[in-house]
Amino acid sequence: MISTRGRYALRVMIDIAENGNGKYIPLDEIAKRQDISEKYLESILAILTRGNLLYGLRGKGGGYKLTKDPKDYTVGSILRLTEGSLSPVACLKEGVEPCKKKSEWRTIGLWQGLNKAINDYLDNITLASLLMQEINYSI
Amino acid sequence: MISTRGRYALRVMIDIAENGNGKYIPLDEIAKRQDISEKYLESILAILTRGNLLYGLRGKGGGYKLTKDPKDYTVGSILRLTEGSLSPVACLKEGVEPCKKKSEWRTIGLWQGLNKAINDYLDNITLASLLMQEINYSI
DNA sequence: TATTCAACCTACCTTCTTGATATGTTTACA
DNA sequence: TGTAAACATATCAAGAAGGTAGGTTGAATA
Repeated sequence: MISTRGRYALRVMIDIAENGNGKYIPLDEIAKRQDISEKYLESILAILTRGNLLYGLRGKGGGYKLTKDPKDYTVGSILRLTEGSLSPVACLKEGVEPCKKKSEWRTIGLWQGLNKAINDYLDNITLASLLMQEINYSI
Repeated sequence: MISTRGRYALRVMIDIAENGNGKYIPLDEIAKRQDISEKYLESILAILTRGNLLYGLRGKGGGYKLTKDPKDYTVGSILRLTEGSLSPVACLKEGVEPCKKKSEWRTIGLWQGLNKAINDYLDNITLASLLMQEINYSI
């Protein structure tokens, strides 16, 4: 359901939030810390940049940095961008023909409910809250 | 996340619960009602039978029927059997190397929580409760 | 006992997605 | 003007999803 693309994206956002301090961080630094291939990571950062979750700056001294405060990113928004959708079934995705076979009507409510459960859960966790977990560990 | 295999399996279980009345229903009847190719449906029914969610009887007059009362099947149990697992990330599946890179520790709790949210939701809905929805429609 | 119906089993095939890799082009800074 | 970096495009291998085909076994009925 959640592929490495989305999982990596989330880790990258955490990494930049943690190590950035408002400065641009080059890709190779992130790749090294997160142990992700540079080239694959590049395609993920491209999605995040095009989706305006990150700024990308070219040239010497360039790199990536956050566009907003960690508390203003929800995990849901990061994953929806990188995964395309978090819908558990295809016919609940936006822009897709909704499921309307009469043999399916008994299950539609179920999928809608699951969809809501997933999105509600992920939209109630912010990047900032993931960062604060370190408190639990350092005690 | 949930493929057609799981979705079809659920619809088939509903179909048999609705039309079975304790009798064996042949595959082709279900395929026709649910508008699913007979051969593909066969592979799904094989999973349900091997997993003891259905009885299969060969020969003339044979077919499939439930092994227990609709209220004793949870949607979660049907989907876990047919989908293999409902884990949102690979490293939470049973029998799989758990994710333990240090770069991942900040996200593990998140995935565990999501996993729990999904399974809790699906384990609180039974086959019987899906059947009872018709009340809402016939009013 | 022969025929028929229907589950069961094995193998195969096509298409799509995932996870990568490789090569090159553009931009910003020093 | 050189260099470091993002950005763009193309390609590729492996696996899963979704579906197809043909044959085998077992149970009922005529």
